[in-house]
Amino acid sequence: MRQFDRSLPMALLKAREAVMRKFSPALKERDLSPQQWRVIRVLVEEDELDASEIAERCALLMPSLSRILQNLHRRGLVERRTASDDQRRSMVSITSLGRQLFEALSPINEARYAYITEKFGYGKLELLYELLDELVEKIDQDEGDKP
Amino acid sequence: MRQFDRSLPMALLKAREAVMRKFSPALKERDLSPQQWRVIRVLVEEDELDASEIAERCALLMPSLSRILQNLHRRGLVERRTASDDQRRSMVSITSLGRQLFEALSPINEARYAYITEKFGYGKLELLYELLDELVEKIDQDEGDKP
DNA sequence: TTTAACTTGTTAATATATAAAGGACCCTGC
DNA sequence: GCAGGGTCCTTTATATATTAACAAGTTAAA
Repeated sequence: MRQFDRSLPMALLKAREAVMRKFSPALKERDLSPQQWRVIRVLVEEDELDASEIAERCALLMPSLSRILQNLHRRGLVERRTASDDQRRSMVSITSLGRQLFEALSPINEARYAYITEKFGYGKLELLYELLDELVEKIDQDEGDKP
Repeated sequence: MRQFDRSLPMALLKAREAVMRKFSPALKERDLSPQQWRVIRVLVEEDELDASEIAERCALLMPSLSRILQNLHRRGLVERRTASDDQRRSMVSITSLGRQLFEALSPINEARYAYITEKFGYGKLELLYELLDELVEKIDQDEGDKP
């Protein structure tokens, strides 16, 4: 039988933990959770996003995101406004303070990636990205009632 | 600059979610969390393990594991005894009820893996495992004070 | 237009993640 | 033999994950 250490979720989880291990302390120094950091990162790349799109891009569920946005807003890191065309929709954007925080952390993050790229190899890293993308694509392809 | 969708933690997280998506409902039907399932799986493979070793193998921190074991013990799925040679150590083993639950879920889990293997390809799956293992190994290799 | 169905976001409740602190036990050096 | 340091586990406190329920806004059909 397949052994536990050949569990795909476990292998992915442990790899993720290894990658995060060195960067998390830098986040913690700024009182940022990994989830909050994900939200800040997407907002730096986009002028404005509604909550649902942030949730999808950051792989967060709406209840979690709801509180994360409240937290970031309280700290002046993001701005919110109600969309003019749909009053249910909440448009979120990053503030200059938020961008400033991102730019303070970005070099550390980039250095971490440079280190990983060097140790692991650029080619393998690209291959890993490709495999992960393809895995998700194939699994989600016809998710009718397959196993 | 590197874009957000090229974030390795995100790619690993989304792949993990895709793999779990179809199996989680079967767990939920039995009132099992993914974490509880991980604990049960390692205990099925080993006669007896202490808490620390379970934590490491399941990628759980001790506080989380502590409550998970309380829960599983309350439900009669695991047994606990104090180690004779070290009274701090708590030895955990699975009960017949726990094994029964594992065996009820195992076929569903195996079918899920068979489906993924078929869709993604056996060779690619093996390659992915190898890359993930090597990534962790390389990152953890000389984690002195590198990025 | 007026109800019915749907969408968006929030709140509630329980379990897990994480860091910090505490209690009980073990072990070594003196 | 005992004092200090270390280990194993638990508890505490706050943030997130997940499901369910809910409020408010929108859309579309009757």
